[in-house]
Amino acid sequence: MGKEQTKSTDRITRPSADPTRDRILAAAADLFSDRSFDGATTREIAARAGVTQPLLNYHFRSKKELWQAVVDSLFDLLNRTMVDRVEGLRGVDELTSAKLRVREFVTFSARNPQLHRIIMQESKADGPRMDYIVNHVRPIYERTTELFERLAHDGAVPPIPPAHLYYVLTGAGPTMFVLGPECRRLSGLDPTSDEVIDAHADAVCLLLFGQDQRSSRRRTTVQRL
Amino acid sequence: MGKEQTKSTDRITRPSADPTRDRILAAAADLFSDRSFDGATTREIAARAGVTQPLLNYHFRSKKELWQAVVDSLFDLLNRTMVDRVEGLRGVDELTSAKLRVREFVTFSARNPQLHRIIMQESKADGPRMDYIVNHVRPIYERTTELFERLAHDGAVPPIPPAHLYYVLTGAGPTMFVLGPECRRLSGLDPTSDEVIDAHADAVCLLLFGQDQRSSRRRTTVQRL
DNA sequence: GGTCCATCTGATCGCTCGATCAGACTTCTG
DNA sequence: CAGAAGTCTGATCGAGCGATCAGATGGACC
Repeated sequence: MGKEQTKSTDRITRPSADPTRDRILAAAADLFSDRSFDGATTREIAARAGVTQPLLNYHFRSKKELWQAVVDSLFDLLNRTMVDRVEGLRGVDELTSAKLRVREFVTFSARNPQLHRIIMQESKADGPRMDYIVNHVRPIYERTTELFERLAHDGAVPPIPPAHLYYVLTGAGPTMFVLGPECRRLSGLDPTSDEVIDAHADAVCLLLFGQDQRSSRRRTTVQRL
Repeated sequence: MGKEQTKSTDRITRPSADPTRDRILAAAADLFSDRSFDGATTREIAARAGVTQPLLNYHFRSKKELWQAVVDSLFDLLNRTMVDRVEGLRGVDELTSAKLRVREFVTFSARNPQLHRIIMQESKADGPRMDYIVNHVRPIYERTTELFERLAHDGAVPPIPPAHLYYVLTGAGPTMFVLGPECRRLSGLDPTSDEVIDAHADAVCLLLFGQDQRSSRRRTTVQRL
């Protein structure tokens, strides 16, 4: 009981130091992303975390709040990852910075497909969980579309309205990894391997920015149309 | 009782002439796609179809078989739509044909986002429902990657491995419409309007094939890099 | 009119779900 | 050692789930 106050104040964004709570969060992230909110049962989450089911209601008030904590932690990880990447790019021109950020975004969604799986799941229909996700996505959307606006104005990316470019990117980048099991079955490729992830980042960057973005993949037949 | 045999034999692919059954299928497609398999209840499907819940078990043996019938009908619609489009293109060169097929694919996934929502839902994790979907997707995947192979060889599309190009396309095309409610909230655009659908098809074709593909959207700053 | 069969409904079954609660266990403090 | 606080578990609750079944309904055929 006395824990909720202290925890809920300092655990809004920062990762917890509580190992059990973190194990529950990790198990819940996996199961919510694989099976969706209704498909993931608290008993299965608890089993994967190696605890009993009532413990979830001790650390989190309800299944809904557990889900929110999972979403918070995943968006927190995404934002910290992108901020870390950008901070190493002081003084670099915006186009080079944008290329590296797109690359980082593709890599992140390959290594952490849970976030996009949950977004895909909950943003299909209006509802309280979509509201919760939209609040997290909106600042990312604003930053991204403003960047695309400038890049398109400079001719660095094709003349596509920013909103459409945003959904092209959030579709083209993560889908191969969101549908990882299907991809493995259809193509035989391993969507968790570094080679496949790099190749997909190459593909997305090539389509968005043109030419080859990686020194290791020089080809001769690059001209379009 | 006597119905199952006659129906299950001639209703594998073709649409039924049974209006009640079709209303159930349509309601189930909407709810399965919005709320996922576990989140959609048979009672809610029945209510939307305007019938009582036990009637679902009369027309379909179980919730699982209802889901399979929904998937069958949606893939059937996709395949018939694409075949109809291709049949009007006899004698056209492969690049032009490919552009029109990409455009048709984007339009279809905008008008029928249910199919991609269900695929996104079930292909995230291994399971019997993913098997069922993969069986439907495999021939589409084979045809598409073979086409991309030829186009890339001719330099008509960027030199990207076909498997990656496939997931770029299946991501970039439908995502804006799969996440329709989120898109409406974030961008203010209406992802069901013809203008937005056309603009998105333009965007995808421009990225894949370069230049502008629509006569109505001539721009001056098209050069890349 | 009587019979048959496909279609549809109300009532209800067994099951699993998320949540609750009393109590056990551990750790820290005095 | 005593006791308080934090952590965790077994037992169990009511609710909602998919499925079942007996029976109502209505049109087709004799």
